Amino acid sequence: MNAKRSSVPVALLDWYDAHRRVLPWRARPGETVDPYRVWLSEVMLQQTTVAAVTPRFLAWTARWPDFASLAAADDADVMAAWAGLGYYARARNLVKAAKAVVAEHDGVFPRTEAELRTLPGLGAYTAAAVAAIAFGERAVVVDANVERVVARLFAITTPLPAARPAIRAAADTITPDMRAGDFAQAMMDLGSSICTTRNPKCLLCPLRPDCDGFAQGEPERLPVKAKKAAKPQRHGTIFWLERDGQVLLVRRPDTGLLGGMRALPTGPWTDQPPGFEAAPAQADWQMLDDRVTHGFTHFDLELGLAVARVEAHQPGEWWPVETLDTAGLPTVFAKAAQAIRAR
DNA sequence: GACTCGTGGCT
DNA sequence: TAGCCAAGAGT
Repeated sequence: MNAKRSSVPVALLDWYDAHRRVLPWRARPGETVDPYRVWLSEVMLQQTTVAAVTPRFLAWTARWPDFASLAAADDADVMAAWAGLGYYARARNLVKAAKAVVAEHDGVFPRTEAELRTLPGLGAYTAAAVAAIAFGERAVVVDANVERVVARLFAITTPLPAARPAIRAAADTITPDMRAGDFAQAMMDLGSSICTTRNPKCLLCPLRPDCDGFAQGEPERLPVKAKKAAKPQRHGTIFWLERDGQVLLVRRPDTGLLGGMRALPTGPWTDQPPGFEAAPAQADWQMLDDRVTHGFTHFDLELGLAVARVEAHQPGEWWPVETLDTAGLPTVFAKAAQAIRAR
């Protein structure tokens, strides 16, 4: 235990200095860290890959480069800019947090983990990561990478999520007082490139001399995870109402699935087959033979596509079909729109 | 602790 | 292919 405390940070930081990734939100050695960019990147990276985040981060920071501009942004613009990234509460909370920084912190991002933790969208991980990376505070940063590295390093065999307290305690023992931000990023770089979920590259790992999981064999079996429940199948109908080259869009409620997002009208998503009961208007609806499928985190969805044209005006937001790709639709609706337009 | 909440990439 | 997984947070 104490052997790891002294050897792991040194070995890991040496490895990081030689192999650290260059990322748009990451300050190079000697550069000044921008807390706004660190925070934004950490939120975007929640459950989201570096490849998916990179172009979004660049576009976002070009449009809203700081807390003040984001706090003053139009909500619909923000949600449209987030479309396709998923977990849309993140976008809603980004605006809430930016407004809170401007209104309650004089525009200055708080620098302690405890203060950061009070802002919307900053949970245990993100508050610790921002405190460490942006402000150099010593904080125990535990994400899925760190969980995996630590579970192997200490050969923790308790299944997740029950193992979380033990993993955090172990991570605490190897977190250094200095360079805590680099240490956190090094752990994540190691987890993404060396200590991977499958086929870890132990022969290249700077922590192999300290790794109990390697010493005991089969480190790839760690961490142990509880099995997940099967996803149910749900069904529904998407309504494509067209008038003079424009299609009717709605705005979904702020809470719940795809909350606050612009969308095509849809009925409830249940175990019932597609039907016209929830149509947004009286019209000569035709059900297409095509079906659109989409997987969410906790259920799979198969949608019928109901289409109709109207002449009379209907209340709602009408969007030109030709520019529908700029409407900021979540992926499931973008899929449906493409299927309909392909016909 | 158990759910909800997206998406795309990988094997 | 079908499942697994990723820089998690909120309730």
